[in-house]
Amino acid sequence: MAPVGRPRSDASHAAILKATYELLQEEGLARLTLDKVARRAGASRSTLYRWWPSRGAIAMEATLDTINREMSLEPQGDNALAEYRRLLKSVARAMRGGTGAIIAGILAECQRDPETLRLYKEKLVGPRRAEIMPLLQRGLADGSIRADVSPQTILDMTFGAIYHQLLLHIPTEDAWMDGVIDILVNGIAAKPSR
Amino acid sequence: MAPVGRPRSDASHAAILKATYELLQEEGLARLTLDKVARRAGASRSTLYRWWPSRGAIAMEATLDTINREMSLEPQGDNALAEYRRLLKSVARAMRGGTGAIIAGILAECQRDPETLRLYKEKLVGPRRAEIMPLLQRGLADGSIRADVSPQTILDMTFGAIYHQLLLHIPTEDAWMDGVIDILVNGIAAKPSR
DNA sequence: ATATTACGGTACAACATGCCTCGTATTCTA
DNA sequence: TAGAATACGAGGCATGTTGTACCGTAATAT
Repeated sequence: MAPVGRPRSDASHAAILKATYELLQEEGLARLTLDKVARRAGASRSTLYRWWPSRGAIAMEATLDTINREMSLEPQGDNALAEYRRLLKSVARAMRGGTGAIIAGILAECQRDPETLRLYKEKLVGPRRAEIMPLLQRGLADGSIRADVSPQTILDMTFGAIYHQLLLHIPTEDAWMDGVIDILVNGIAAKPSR
Repeated sequence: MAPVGRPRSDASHAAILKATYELLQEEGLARLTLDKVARRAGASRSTLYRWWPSRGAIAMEATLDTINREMSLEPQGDNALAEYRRLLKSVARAMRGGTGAIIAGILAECQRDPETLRLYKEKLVGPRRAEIMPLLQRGLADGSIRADVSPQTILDMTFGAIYHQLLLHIPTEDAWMDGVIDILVNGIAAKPSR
């Protein structure tokens, strides 16, 4: 059941994603136009419209690999909270670079195009949450994390904090991240003396 | 030292802001064009360009009053944490309505226009933080909040969480907000038995 | 009266989008 | 080997938005 007709050009596909990623780094998603992508990739605008539904979709595909690579999670066997702390710092570090600007641009695009939002949740948020969740589950199971908190809410708070800084163009310094983690772990309430 | 020449028309100014706010509610900032604003306000585009540097600036001015009204903070004399909880819930509630969509749009606009970002920080984030800060300071002073946490970071985490939901178009339910506050106050670490 | 400034209206170039058509290239099937 | 099917690059075109400029007119101070 081989497909009939001229097959999709892998060369074109790759050239378009490469051109997109370069332009994202140089100018950001806000100033990315399909025309510039097509010209740099040596492709035609028709081809872009043929395969991608929106500017956001191209940007997403062009960035996914890099994002997943930069925010990798390599378990090192110590307790869950220590590992989560390492993860958050690695994310914060990645967000200080060009990737942060790209993500901010994607989040902005999500506000004007529902399809981009859907893709963002499906291709980026979902998989990354699924990847991190076992870590928090481990913490819940071994008693290092309170059993009555929702791991989803933990993610909402920590990533929410990081992304909010990102949108306000405030660098997520390591010291700031430490403060966030301290509050996350210990809370802000003054403890009664033990 | 009275100004010479025809004075700026207050009627036009007001009509433009009114038209902007209406259009924001109807279509969102993404689909707001200066032309539509001008036509509905019975003004001319020249007048808009004369007084505002950008679309974001008009949207900001048109929304500021509403935003400040909806997220009002009325002290009720109980302890600082309880009051902060009430404030966050009132914010979460406001964000579920049309105001949330407008803010999301402004945050998106901030990613494509640095001037809008500057205005957002100066006119919205700054004043609101300054308004809330005394509340947290009171908590620090009376010992209900740990003395070694930064009130800024508390705001970063809580508002970051809310705004992140906002950008992902996930309604900030009261129950979710309760979970966030619980983590904020008590932390996620399992406490040693007292 | 005159200078000064704001107003609404209009025109303009520049650019981006989305859709369409064309001639050509590459592959499978008969 | 011919033909059908599909993808390709190139480019045209209507539409809409932006930013700037210019006009004649309106309102105010000196």
